[in-house]
Amino acid sequence: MVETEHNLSACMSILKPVRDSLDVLNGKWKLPIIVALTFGEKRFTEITKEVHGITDRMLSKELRDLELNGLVRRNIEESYPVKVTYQLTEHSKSLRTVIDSLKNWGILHKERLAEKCREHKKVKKGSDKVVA
Amino acid sequence: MVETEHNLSACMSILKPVRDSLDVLNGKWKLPIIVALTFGEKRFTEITKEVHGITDRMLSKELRDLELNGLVRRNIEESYPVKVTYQLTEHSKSLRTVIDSLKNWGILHKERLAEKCREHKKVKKGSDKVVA
DNA sequence: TATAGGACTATACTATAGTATAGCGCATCC
DNA sequence: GGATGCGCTATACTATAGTATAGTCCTATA
Repeated sequence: MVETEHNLSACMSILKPVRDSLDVLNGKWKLPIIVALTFGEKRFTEITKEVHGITDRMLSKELRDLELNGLVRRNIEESYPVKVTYQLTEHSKSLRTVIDSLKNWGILHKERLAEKCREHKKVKKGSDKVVA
Repeated sequence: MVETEHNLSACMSILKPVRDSLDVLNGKWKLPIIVALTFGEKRFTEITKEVHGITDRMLSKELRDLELNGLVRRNIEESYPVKVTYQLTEHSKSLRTVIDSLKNWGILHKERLAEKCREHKKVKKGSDKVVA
């Protein structure tokens, strides 16, 4: 009982920041946008071209989310017509290790699933619902 | 141009496994369930009690997802009545580093946001939409 | 015999994420 | 002066995630 209580608060102190991180990276578009900006600042339409399939509406929304989270900076050049560019902030660079660990685990996990699949086939060959 | 092409394929090789990882961890309940199981195997109703607010339907679905991904094992004790327990697999332990990096970045990010908030207040004090 | 617990499933709903399509104000280019 | 590009916004829709509530089958216990 005491043990359980202790575990509960310990868990929460892990779960909350993990959720915070996931909220920032989640959804279909945030990471692709971040990646698109890793090689220098880009304009709105340039991003739509690089991030394949995104709609203007989504890009607009996601850029604002990323800006609120301090990962992207929006620069307005007050020329005629105005020129708007987006670039990653210093803070966004701290995501590096997170993205790396997610990437590495993703690769490991795929391997593990493939292994499991092979084992399964050994036992009962044929007719399988394969987890792609 | 050649540069861009090169970048594109390099990006994809990062994005895909990252997405794979996020898909496994995503949603409101998967991590809480994993955490609940980190201190030993548990029965269905025990988990519903520990993971506060989850419905039976969600737990059932999420456990199946986690099982498909090889992170959770379902044990059936063929007694009368049957006793079903769930436990984490060896493979799930490889998530440790991922969760750690997400946790650490989550903490860092919160701090960064708080900082930004303070800076902002210095410039124009009062009346703020605070990013909690 | 009724009640309760364990491990679910079924049905129906809401909320959020994402898509499709169109348009607007401004500026340049032909 | 009509077409085109830029940086968006508006409206309306679909799809997926999550919630609420009830019910089922089995067994144990009062």
